[in-house]
Amino acid sequence: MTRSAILDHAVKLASQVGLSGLTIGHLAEDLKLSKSGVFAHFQSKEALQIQVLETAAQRFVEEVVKPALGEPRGEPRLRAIFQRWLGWAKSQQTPGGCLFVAASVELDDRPGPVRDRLVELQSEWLALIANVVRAGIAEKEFRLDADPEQLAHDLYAVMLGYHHASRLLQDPRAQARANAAFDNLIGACRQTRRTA
Amino acid sequence: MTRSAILDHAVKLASQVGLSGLTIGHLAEDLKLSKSGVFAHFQSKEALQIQVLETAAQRFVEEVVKPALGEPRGEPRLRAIFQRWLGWAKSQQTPGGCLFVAASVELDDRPGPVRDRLVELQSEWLALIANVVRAGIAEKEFRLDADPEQLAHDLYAVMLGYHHASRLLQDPRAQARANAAFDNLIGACRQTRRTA
DNA sequence: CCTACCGATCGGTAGG
DNA sequence: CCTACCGATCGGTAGG
Repeated sequence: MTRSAILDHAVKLASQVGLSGLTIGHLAEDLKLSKSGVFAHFQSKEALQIQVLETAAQRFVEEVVKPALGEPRGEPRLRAIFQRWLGWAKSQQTPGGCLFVAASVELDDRPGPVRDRLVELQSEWLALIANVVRAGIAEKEFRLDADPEQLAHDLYAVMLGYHHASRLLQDPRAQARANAAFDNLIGACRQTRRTA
Repeated sequence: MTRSAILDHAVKLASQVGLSGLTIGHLAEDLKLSKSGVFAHFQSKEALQIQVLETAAQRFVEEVVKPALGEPRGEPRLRAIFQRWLGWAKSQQTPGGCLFVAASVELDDRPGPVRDRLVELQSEWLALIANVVRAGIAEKEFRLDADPEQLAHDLYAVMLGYHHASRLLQDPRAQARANAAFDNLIGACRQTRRTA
């Protein structure tokens, strides 16, 4: 049993039960290994939790970031980011929803290296979105006075709202609501081509 | 030791460690009771979890809903709801942030009576916000074509974004960002008084 | 409200 | 990778 196969399953499990609900015993049983066999791959539960975050982050880059960055700068690229982000949140790879959403709420008041790494990853992601917005401003697709950090923050909020509506409330209109919120935000900072 | 004193502390504890992280033993130690002394007040951990939700919901009504409903219909009332909601999320009464946010992520894939009750409470809250929007439309403060459910959903998303920015990222601009997002949403559905 | 206890499970270790 | 084990803690029960 390879370490990466263990981490693969651990990411799935953690999306359902959280990073602290994730136990070495449960992992071992699912993979038909002994507890100590699983434990030997990591030196502590904390190290396992961090490796789970790293594994999910790598997968997020492959499934969301890289393909979206292949789209043309400006609105198409921002739209691709958003759509793939929603897709990630309902991916069968993380059956419990977005692992980062679960971990954010779980760790927001638990200081330590796991939380620190999560904050780094989330900050990098927000900065990347802001850069995509900045590129759109430079391309004159977005207004010069658009606020890239505010828009990145707002898009994060829309994604959290989608997560709440689709997963907890099981609202069939969740995706339509998220799309409407996205269009509203984009519309407000789209460059209006003046006819004068 | 009264049952309500136990629940009072349980709400605080649950906001920090979640409804499943909440343990009878931890509760007993903090309150200097025996485990079975605490347990005797409830018949199961599940019943305790539901009572924690009920206690928090009652407090939410007292601190957020009732005062806001004292404001004039339309924008002032919606603004009061939003401001008090943010205040609730950083209240010292729930040191781990909004209990409902924590419970939503924790329970979104754990079927059962606790989750069912949470969904009811959250749905009622969204419906109440939508009704406040509807009253604002009737007062002609908001546009006739404003969508009350969409706006309620969007305000929920802004609150989740605030929670994430302030608690996980510890962004000092979190409140300013939430206010900007609120103003943006309200501005889009404010009745434009035509001069014609 | 208490003491005393149950079987299960936790993270982790010893030794191989 | 394994068996066998550690002390701690879990939800819950018996009996008072």
